[in-house]
Amino acid sequence: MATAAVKATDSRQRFIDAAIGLFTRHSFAGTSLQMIADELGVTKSAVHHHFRSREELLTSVVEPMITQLRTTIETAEAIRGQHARADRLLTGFVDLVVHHKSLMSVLVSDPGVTEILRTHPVLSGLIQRQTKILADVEPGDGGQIRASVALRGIAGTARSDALNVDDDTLRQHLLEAGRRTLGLRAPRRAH
Amino acid sequence: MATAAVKATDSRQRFIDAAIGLFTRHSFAGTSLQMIADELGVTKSAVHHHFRSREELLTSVVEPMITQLRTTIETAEAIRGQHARADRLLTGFVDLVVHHKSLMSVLVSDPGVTEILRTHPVLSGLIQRQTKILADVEPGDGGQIRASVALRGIAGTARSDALNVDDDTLRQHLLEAGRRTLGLRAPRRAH
Amino acid sequence: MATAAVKATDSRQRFIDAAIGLFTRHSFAGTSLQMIADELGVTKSAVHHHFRSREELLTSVVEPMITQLRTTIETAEAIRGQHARADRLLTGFVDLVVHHKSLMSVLVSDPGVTEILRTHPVLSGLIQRQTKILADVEPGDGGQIRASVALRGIAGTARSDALNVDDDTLRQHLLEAGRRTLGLRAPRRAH
Amino acid sequence: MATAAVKATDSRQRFIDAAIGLFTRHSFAGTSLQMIADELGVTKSAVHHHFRSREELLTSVVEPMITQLRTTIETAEAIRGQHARADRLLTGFVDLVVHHKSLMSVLVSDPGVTEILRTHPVLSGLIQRQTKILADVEPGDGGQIRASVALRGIAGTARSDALNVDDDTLRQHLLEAGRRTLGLRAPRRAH
DNA sequence: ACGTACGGGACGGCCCGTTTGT
DNA sequence: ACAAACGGGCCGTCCCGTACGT
Repeated sequence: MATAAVKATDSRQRFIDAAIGLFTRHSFAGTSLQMIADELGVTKSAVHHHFRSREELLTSVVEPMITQLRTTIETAEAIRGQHARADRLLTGFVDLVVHHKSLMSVLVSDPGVTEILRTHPVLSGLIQRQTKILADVEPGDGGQIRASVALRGIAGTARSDALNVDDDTLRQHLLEAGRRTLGLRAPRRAH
Repeated sequence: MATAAVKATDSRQRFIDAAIGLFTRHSFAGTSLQMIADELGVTKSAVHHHFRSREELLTSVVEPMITQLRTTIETAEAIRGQHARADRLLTGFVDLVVHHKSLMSVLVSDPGVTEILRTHPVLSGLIQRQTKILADVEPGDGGQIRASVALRGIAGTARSDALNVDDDTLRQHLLEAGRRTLGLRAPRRAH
Repeated sequence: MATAAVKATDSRQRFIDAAIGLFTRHSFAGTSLQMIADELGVTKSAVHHHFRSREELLTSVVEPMITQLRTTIETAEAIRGQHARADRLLTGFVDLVVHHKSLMSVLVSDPGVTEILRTHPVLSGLIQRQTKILADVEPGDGGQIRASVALRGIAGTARSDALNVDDDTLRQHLLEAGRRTLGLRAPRRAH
Repeated sequence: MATAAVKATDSRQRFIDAAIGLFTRHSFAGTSLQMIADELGVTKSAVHHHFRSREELLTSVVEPMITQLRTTIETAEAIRGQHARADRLLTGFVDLVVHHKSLMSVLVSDPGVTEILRTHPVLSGLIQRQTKILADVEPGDGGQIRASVALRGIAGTARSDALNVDDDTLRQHLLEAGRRTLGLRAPRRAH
């Protein structure tokens, strides 16, 4: 029972993991179902068995990231102060980006992905709420633009090809960069 | 005379312009040679006559941007003070990005493009020099990461799809965002 | 069971057979994948499903010939006397050529084919060993050249377009021609 | 006057020479008009100016070889003795082959070439006469087949890629191989 | 939970040849 | 004696999806 159920999702996860690996190396557009099948030593049919279409595969890959993003947003939105709220979001976003390091940068930068995800019923709303939280720090176009620069800059830098830093260092520096861009002061942490 | 010389390159330029328009609307990967041909009412052969490969078309499109980038870098490198130098580069980069607004954002975000351009003999060197100028403002990984966040954030934000601001406003805000990210103070201009 | 196993390779074999027929009529270079598809009433995609590239199709076609050639060479190499060894190889080669009559001549004569097969890891070695056996009959360049003349002459003549002789007659005459070229006397067969 | 005429053919000859060079390296089928134009630093139009079609270019290339072959055949046909006649032809053919070494082997082996040349009004007749002279040495199919083996073997071996022998040595060995194949004894030369 | 076989279609590349200039 | 510009067509490759088996 449980074993069977676990096995079923296990098998599905193998495809997702392989897809992630290939996405980071060849981008989404440059990864065919055939490549994923080859990576696992199976045929394309096996892929189609788990994901009805290429699009469904993509959404399955980003699902956990979306979940994490929603949690971050909801947590932030519960905070009253604008600065504290923005800082909380920024921290969560940096965590998210660093956690899914290589994958994130390749997804945000792929027009084919954004095209598909733009129509994603949940994600598009999340991104709006996310941007709003950061943009609210400053009024007008300036706030909007700086929010965009911060988010895109952080996400794009994640793939630290050239850089040789551990995740914690990367996280700290990205957070600092984002705070500066948005004009946030580091909050005094618990006492 | 002059007419003949202009005419010679004129035809080629028509293809480049059409390509730019399509790239901004459908990204590089999403633009086929057939689409370019259709746009101009000719066949693929005509495209192939001017650009022997898809790659050559791309490099022809980015050529003017590279030239402008080089000028900016060289101008900046001639300045002694680190901050003034970085600020000069940042200003030039923002100008470049805003000038080629829609095209720029679509290029930096396309993995297929970066793949091709990474091997570009000139561009790769320029990017290194550019990053170095910004990274020198602060030592260590922090400088490196903030330089990356600033450059990627600015380039990625250029396509102000959602935003409704004129170029000058956009330029000012992007510059301000970059300066903050890098910790630069606006230089007191000549007065 | 057996039916299933046979069926599996059966479909693939249909393409190979069709390819052989077309190769002999239009040469390898003159045979497009579309022609093969048309011959079987399917699309190019079906061809691509069985052979991922044109090159793989070619190697699949020549595979059985390579196997036969290897057997011949190994059989010959087991013989001690130089003349007997060369004669054994020659006999086997003539058998091979006559057996795959029309195909053989069209393959050895196609520069595109030789280009591909020259890099074939197995075949290139076999050809060396084969030539060596014949060249050893006489020392120096003379042996080398006569070995080449014999092999190329026999292979090239196989396609007896103009000639109207049965296979046995052809075999005998080719063997005799080869023996003369190499200076071999017909061995006294088991009385 | 004369200068102009010479210049005109000179220019034409440049294209032929370039074509020969490329044919030997990439075969006839693998050589496009574009490649020839590139080799000379001109455009395809220049090629078309001298040769109305690809076919005319090919015939222009082989013209001198045909002339030489005709001379050889006519010289041989004037001799009475069958053996002496065949030997004279063989000698002339070997000379021809060695002289146009690399080109010859690539032409006889290219199906696209033979397809075009088979319809050549002069050449097809020459080849028939040539084969007949050699085949007459022995009656029946045997003579026919041995003639073919000799001619094809010699032509195919010409491109002595692997071999490192000077032209004279190659000529001698090819002649010896041909004589053996046909069962000819070296004629006593002018005592 | 897969494999086999295939369709329909697009893509980039390259071909040869022609028209129209200079 | 060339160059510019282009048409029409084919090629090999690859794509995603599906129908059908087992």
